[in-house]
Amino acid sequence: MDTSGETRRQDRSDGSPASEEAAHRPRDARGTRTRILHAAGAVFAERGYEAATVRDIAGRAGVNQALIFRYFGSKKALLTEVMAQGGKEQLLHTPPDRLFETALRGVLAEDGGEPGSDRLLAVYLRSIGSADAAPETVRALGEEYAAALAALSSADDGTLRAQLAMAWLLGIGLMRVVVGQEPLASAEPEEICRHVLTALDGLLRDEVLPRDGRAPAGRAAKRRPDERP
Amino acid sequence: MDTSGETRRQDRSDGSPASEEAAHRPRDARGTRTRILHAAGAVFAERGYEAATVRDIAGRAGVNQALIFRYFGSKKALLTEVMAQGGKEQLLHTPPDRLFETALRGVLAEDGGEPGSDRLLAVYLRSIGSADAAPETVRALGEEYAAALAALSSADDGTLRAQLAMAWLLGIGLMRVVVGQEPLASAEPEEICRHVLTALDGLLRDEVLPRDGRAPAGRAAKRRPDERP
DNA sequence: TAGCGTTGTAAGCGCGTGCTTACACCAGGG
DNA sequence: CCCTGGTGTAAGCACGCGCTTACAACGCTA
Repeated sequence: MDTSGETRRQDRSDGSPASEEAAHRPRDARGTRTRILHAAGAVFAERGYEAATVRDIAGRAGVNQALIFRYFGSKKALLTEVMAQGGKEQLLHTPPDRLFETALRGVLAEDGGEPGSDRLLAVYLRSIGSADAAPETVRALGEEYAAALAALSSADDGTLRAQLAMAWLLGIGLMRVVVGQEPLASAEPEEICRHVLTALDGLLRDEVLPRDGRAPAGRAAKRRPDERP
Repeated sequence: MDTSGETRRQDRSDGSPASEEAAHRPRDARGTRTRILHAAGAVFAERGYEAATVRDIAGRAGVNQALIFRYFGSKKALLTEVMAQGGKEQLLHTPPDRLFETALRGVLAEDGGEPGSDRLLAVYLRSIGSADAAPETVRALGEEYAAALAALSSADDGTLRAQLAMAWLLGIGLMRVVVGQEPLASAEPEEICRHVLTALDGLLRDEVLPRDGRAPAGRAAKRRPDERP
């Protein structure tokens, strides 16, 4: 059913027409664009890139499908645009030592609340098999995350360790969002978080192979900011 | 390029025709079936289910595409058949306490050697976004692995822990095989194996929340069977 | 040899896809 | 009024897809 088909036509005679980011004007290019983007995110997340059709997306957005090509050029470009939005914000606004936990909680929170959520991870995971824009985006984004994470470790293979941690994130998301394996899919984020952070505590530091003479257990005193009592 | 187009027509007058799994006889239903299965595995692994076409598969197998439907009925049934082959053998022939490490090494060995390898994991990962036969198969297989792994732990959430471990396997495979993120994709299996097994050592046992009175720090002494010196 | 079931093949059907085109609507300016 | 440019729309094009059909080639038995 159409979820946004009736709040479109509204008279602007009461307010100032100068508000450029305002709610839907009768012929609002920017609003249409964002509606298409949002609908595309939902459809890509549900069906994956190949199975999603531009007619589906246009129908969900309540626009003519030709507009999709006017605004984005092609279906593939639409996917790229969808994946590009909101990717790096977390990276910029989170201190590195809390980055992994924040990303993990984001992954864990993604599946439950469908309304409002962008479900970007689902788009990645469901489109990663084809489209070859998804793997590239995931690789690029993952490399930035891994680089930030690798700075936490003084090990020479810090990047590898960080990527292993990122791989776990993706795998958990895969199992929960796409595969839906129980009890993982319905498990409490807190419980998963605790298990994963505990297991990775050594990996993201230097506990393994302290070959360069650093104190092997020295980082244990420098505890990560953990909210559990 | 056709890799198997010339060794098909061979006279069987020299050998015994009773060998049922033998090389290609002129009109060999079983051989054709296996050729289709093998080609389908390769194409599904490379392109994913949706992007793979039966014409591709038929071409790679060197058969007419109508034969695919005669032998398997539909493209989806072909995928199911491809995924079904060889899934549980490892589960049956590996003792549980070595199961995870064996599966991990299988995942790590899958990407490099393309010729000969079945690349079953790549089929799973690339087809998991759509086709909805892949998620079901992965879920079913994963549940059996997790159940076997859960028996190793006396914790009441052993299944959850096992599934978290399986999720890491899938995630690592995703990053290596599909995304191809460096340095993870080219890292030595031994190195990854060491990191992962070390990190998961506590998860698959009872270190977390030793509420039932087991020794909390006992895992340092109770070492896992590790091949590293 | 003819008959018959199995295996392989050429051709194409129907359909849904991404994408395009031609055109209607709506504003602002002369 | 017409013109211009931005926005929305209906219709359809060309193509590749999964799948089907009619038929030829072959191996076997009699």
